[in-house]
Amino acid sequence: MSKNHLYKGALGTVLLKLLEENGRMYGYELSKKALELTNGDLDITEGALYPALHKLEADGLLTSESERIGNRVRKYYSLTQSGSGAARSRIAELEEYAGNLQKFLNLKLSNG
Amino acid sequence: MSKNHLYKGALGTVLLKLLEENGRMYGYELSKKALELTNGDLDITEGALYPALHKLEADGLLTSESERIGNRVRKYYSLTQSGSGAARSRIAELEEYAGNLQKFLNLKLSNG
DNA sequence: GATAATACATAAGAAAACTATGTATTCTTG
DNA sequence: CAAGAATACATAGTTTTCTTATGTATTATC
Repeated sequence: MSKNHLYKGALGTVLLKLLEENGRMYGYELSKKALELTNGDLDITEGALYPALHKLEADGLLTSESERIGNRVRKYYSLTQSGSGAARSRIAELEEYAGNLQKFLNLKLSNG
Repeated sequence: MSKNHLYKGALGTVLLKLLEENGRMYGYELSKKALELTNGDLDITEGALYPALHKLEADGLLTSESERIGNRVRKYYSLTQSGSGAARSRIAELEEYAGNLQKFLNLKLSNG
């Protein structure tokens, strides 16, 4: 069972991170990679994946190229220059958030 | 400027954590404490706070008592027994998520 | 006396997810 | 070889969860 609910709001940043690391990926590949790297916690549904990719592209952070593999079409995405910058800042922000959240959740009354 | 967007989906768990640590708090107090403990990152708006508290109460995780302080009414919330259990499991789940997220965001191609 | 802070609440709207559905190709397995 | 699973895209309708805006009222500050 997925823990998608925890990743609420982080999906765009997760996609940017994957593209930053892997350079060029298509939607289905991104969803499988996310599943693998989160040990099955993040099972991105198609209804979340494709609109999210379209939004990142509309925002100028991604470009896409459709490629014909046999009779099947794949749409490869990669970061634009602006997307690389956004990736760095969004990843850093989310990392900081994760650290702050851990500290907060570990607080004991004695500390505070 | 707040970083509320990062806390998307985590608000209920944050409130449970605060009540677990402090025992008995009212809405306004919860929002100020969250602001303080997150160094200003989490500025819970009233439109998020009160519906969230009402939902936790409706779900049986909180009970409330209205108390008259001078001429002003405060609504104090505390965890029910079921709420204590939910707090523990939700906090643990979110902690684990934060750790996994950090690992994921720190991945380098060489690792994966 | 005006403004900010305290204290609750709800309504309308937006964002981001989910479920469901649609189309089509390719692989696997009985 | 037929059926089902996996691959690969996409969108529509719905739900959740937040924001912004509004409302009421008391108390503190300047």
